[in-house]
Amino acid sequence: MVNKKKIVEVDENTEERILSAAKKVIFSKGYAGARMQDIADEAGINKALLHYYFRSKDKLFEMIFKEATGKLMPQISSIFRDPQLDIFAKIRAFCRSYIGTWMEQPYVPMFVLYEFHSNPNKGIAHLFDKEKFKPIREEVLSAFGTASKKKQIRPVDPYHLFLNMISLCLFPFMGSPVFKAVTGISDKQFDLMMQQRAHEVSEFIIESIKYRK
Amino acid sequence: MVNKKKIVEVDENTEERILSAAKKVIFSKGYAGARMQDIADEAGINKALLHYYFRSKDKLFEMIFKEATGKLMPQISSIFRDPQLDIFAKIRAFCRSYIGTWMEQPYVPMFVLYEFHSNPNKGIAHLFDKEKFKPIREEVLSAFGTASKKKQIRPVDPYHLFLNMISLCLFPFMGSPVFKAVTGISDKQFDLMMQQRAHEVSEFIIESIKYRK
DNA sequence: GTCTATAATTTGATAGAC
DNA sequence: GTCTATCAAATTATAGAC
Repeated sequence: MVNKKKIVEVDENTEERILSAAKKVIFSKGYAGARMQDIADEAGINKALLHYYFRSKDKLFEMIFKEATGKLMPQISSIFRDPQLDIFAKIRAFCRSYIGTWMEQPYVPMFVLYEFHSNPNKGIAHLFDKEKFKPIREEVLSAFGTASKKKQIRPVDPYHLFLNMISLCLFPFMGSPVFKAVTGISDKQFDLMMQQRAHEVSEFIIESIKYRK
Repeated sequence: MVNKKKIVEVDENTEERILSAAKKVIFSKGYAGARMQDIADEAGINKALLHYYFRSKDKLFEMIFKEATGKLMPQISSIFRDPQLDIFAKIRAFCRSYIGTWMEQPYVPMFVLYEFHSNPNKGIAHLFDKEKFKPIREEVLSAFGTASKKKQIRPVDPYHLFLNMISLCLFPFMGSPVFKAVTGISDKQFDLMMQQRAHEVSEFIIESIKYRK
């Protein structure tokens, strides 16, 4: 007997179709560049229905932006809190998890950072509240401090180290079009690079900071 | 006697005023988000005069974008070609020069990478031609290869290493608003970090790759 | 819920006086 | 060269039929 359910699942409901379409368009073109018409076309509906589901472009954007930012600092906290893992295992786990996330959604980092960069106001500032990230920040910094005291890593500025980790994992997804054009590597080659990159980056970091007598 | 010249110099000619204003607005808001009215206001003129000097928004954008991309891979080639410098001196010179450039124009990296990210078409693709960057690319990669052969640095994938260098120098200027919000550091503290960063990054890289028996 | 038609607003661009 | 006034097109948003 034919499984009807599967067909229905593929043809998701309208709200989900709109959200998918909106993400595709807005992630790619940004808020200012995205057109409601493009989103409607992508979803296979018309503009009126778009406004029926989401009152305005602003509301639609806020919803998408909020969800996207939620992914920016995900499992970091739990990884750095885990007492089972030494500092090197933490770094490896972070890079694997972080880069893996962006391989699945390579447009998200540029979208979030760009929108926040060009609209520090606009009612999205609260999503990056200092207090909200206090736990993560403190877990990471204290892990570095502890490892340094234990002479597992050399003395190093923890803020720069944190920034280095984020830079190495995040930037390739923001600079990929330019990097591809400049180096001349293909999309396929770039994907391969990203697959290696979690390992490459964590070893690069560890080689730099591990304690040597 | 009063020096009239100085006053005139401060009050630059209209074309330059427009270009300055356009950069300020477009770097910050991006092409799609920038408004001709905003640029006119910023320059202290009106829209009509804007179109008198630059035929269209597109022309204005192309001019600004072209100039900005010219700064993306600047002195890299000469640094990596210089036979006076060993690989470590090259890396230090690169970081110092590269980060110094962005400290003066912190909006440029995000602008260039974002526009190229969201408009791989639009007649700006040719500015990132593979052939154009061939010399730079080959200088850098061959410098790494040579240093590796001479056992000055450990064996390492040169493409990842190149990407690491760019990531560490460029990302902080793209992620600065989020980084400031998440860490809670002030603008002044962030500027201080960036002043240390050329040294911090080059030592971070060198510690990671220098050959050890 | 979904559509067509249309309103309302924004915005890039031009005409023409000075 | 610079301005005011205005146009034409694009774009968000709504009204109302089905």
